[in-house]
Amino acid sequence: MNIEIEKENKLAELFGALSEPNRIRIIKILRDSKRELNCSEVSSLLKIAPSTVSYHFKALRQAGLTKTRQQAQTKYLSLNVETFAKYLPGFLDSL
Amino acid sequence: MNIEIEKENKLAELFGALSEPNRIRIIKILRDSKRELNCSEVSSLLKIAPSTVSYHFKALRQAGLTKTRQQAQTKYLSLNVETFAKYLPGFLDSL
DNA sequence: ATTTTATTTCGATAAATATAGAAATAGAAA
DNA sequence: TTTCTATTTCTATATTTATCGAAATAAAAT
Repeated sequence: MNIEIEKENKLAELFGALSEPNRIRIIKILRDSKRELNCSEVSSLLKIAPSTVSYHFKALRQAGLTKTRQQAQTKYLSLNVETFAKYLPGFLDSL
Repeated sequence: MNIEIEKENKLAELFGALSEPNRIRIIKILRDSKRELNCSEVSSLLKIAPSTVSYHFKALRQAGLTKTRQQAQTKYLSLNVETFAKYLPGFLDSL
């Protein structure tokens, strides 16, 4: 299929994943803290239900904006910097 | 109110406006063509109804991503480069 | 003055989204 | 092995979104 259309669709998908303030905040905290975050920690920080955080985590992960490392029951989220570099170069610095 | 939160909300709003492939295409065409576009032209190019294009135009304009110049019945759309520069520096070049 | 052209608004609808609580899953700790 | 902790999935719901066609608006051209 057309590579242009692919990219437009991918960008729209990425922007969709970033079109919610709490998700912007998650990205920002990850960028600033230089460490991983887990679901319950974000739930406390942003004061939203764990199931909602899980939903946001999934959206970010499916878009390819984050990666997950599992340790026991806990899943640690970190930025997928490759995706930002490829599709949104400079964005993390401007955030 | 908190200036951080303001910016996060604004970014989420911008991303919301960009979270649809046809709107990405409109931005891209504007960037590439270096000229203004009107509703019926985009309707032909993207093969979507004029009323739908009008809806997209409104969304982009309300987010501050585009500007409109009216000449007679026709409204010409152009990029609001200030908004891109302020919130998404470098994005237009990477598009 | 009537018709054509460009856009917007309205009404309707189908799909997607954000949210929470409850239930399910899975591992850790006691 | 029972309990505690972390996350996900499910169910439900309210809101938003993208879309179209029809109607309304407004200016241009005839």
